[in-house]
Amino acid sequence: MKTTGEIIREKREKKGLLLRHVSAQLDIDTAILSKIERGERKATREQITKLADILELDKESLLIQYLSEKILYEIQDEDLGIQALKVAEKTIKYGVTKNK
Amino acid sequence: MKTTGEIIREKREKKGLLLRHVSAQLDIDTAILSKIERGERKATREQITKLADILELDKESLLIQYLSEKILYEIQDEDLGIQALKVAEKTIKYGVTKNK
DNA sequence: TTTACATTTGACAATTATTGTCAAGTTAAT
DNA sequence: ATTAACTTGACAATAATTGTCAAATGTAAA
Repeated sequence: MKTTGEIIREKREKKGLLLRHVSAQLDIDTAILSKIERGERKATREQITKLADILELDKESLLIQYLSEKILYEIQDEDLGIQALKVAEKTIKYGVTKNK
Repeated sequence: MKTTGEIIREKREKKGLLLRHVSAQLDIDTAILSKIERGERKATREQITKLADILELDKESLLIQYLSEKILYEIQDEDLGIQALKVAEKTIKYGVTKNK
């Protein structure tokens, strides 16, 4: 499966846009967008939705990919990561969030 | 399923330990431990393993619960959270982490 | 080949989030 | 009423994230 960065870079290039075009719209330096595309930095959630707009990418799929990477980042090099994921899934399916 | 905080509080009380006893061993103020137990603050990973030692709790289960709460925190009030979880799970099962 | 432009890199600054202290406020049992 | 345990909230310290900038590197056309 393609990473968020790969999805963004591929679509940007397909549209013939330069880093400076897109980063200007995001109001950040080209350096950051470069890093985001190469997976060296994470985007913010806001940047992801803006990118979906700018590049005409499906917002939901992009967000799902982005969020899944955030999750994986949390459990990187945790032996118990998979088990934690399963518990999280059960919890969310069961009763959503616990309210006082 | 019990939250990390509930597990900790219940076991601490079962052992007859006061907040100040345990928080001293963790080298933090009682206020923080109080908040951790009530779910108002997240513990650090290190605090979790220390708490497992101090309270003689199973380290793995406590960590799994703790990590799953961190994951759920990341996707709280995200409509696409469940889907992101599933993608994360597939990814982790597939090839672990991507190496250049 | 050098000029021109796009991208990358890395040091560092700004900003934001997390983790902590402290002191005053509750609660509950005498 | 006193005392001890716990809670609360304002704020300080620390750490992580997000950003800028300038120099370095790649790339291709003239």
